[in-house]
Amino acid sequence: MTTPGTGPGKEWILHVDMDQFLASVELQRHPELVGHPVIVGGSGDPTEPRKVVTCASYEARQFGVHAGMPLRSAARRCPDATFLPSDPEAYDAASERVMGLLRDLGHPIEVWGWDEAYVGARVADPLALAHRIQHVVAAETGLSCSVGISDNKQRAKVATGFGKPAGVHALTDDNWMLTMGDRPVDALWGVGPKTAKKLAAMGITTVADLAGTDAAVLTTAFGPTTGLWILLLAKGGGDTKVSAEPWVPRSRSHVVTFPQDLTDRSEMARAVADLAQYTLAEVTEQQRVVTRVAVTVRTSTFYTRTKIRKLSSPTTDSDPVVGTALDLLGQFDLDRPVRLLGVRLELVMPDSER
DNA sequence: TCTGGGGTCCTAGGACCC
DNA sequence: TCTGGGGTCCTAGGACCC
Repeated sequence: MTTPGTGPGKEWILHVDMDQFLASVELQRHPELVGHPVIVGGSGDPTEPRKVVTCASYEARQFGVHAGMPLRSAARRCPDATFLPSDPEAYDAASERVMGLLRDLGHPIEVWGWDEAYVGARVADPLALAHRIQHVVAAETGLSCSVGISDNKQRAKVATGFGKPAGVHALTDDNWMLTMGDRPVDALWGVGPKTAKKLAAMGITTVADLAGTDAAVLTTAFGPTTGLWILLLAKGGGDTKVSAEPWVPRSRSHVVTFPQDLTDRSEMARAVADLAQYTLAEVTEQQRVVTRVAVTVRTSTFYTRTKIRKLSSPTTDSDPVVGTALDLLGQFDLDRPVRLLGVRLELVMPDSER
């Protein structure tokens, strides 16, 4: 990647991840709760059904509470926790501040959601940069973050996990296999439970197993792209580019889980039309154009299906968008109570992004 | 413990054309 | 009449992530 002695250092990738981000933002507004379990999610009512934890503070995690857990389960596990409603605007604002500070460091940064970013930096001492990042973020916002150091995104992201909370950790070729070799394959970022299970059936359970597997075996089982990709991940490889270009979204979507299942078709139609209308308004506000419309239905049995259709021509008009959404809804059987409905609008990509 | 919401990317298979 | 292979477009579905 670099030739020793030709520059001030090699090209490093730092992964910055805010610690218990939403909970930390809330703790700033509620300093009296510092040190106590805090759970953010829904409207802040722990008895509310069909709502889940968005973020649990470290104290709450001690009780086994984690993101994605139903609020009622969280309340059972941790009855003394303080439940707070989710406040996206506050988190947006905090995120903007943090990302702004990272940008001011003078290195390209790639924002990865609310609470994460990659920093690409050609420096001699990445550890010093990591500490500077933590210091600046803490001094200016009062929020703490962890930093992973490596030379690609996936490995930097895994490194961050070893740094949490509020620490710094580096993973390089020197310590990758030593650290990761004996760990299960799903410790890799991008290998989930399904792939882990499929690999286990092939006798591959650890990162070292996977790294030592013949490429042909993996491409046969997972396809040419995915097969080679997970092999690369196991060997400690990954994306090496940090792009500071603003992200251009591919799609925009909304789903609603109803407090009570819908059985009335006209209510379903109204919900889909509203979702389509609302999503389209967001899209057109961003001067984007719709090319495909998708509708998702989840029944009371949690059976979930999506139907998608390309529009006869790209548009910003609500008639074809809403009409197509309703048409797609009509293609479902809808003979069971409906728990969730969703609309996704896929967008025309600018030439420069294709 | 009945299981949120917002995204991206990859693969498979059918239709259609040459 | 049947057979073949390649390429492209489209939808369905799976998998993963925060």
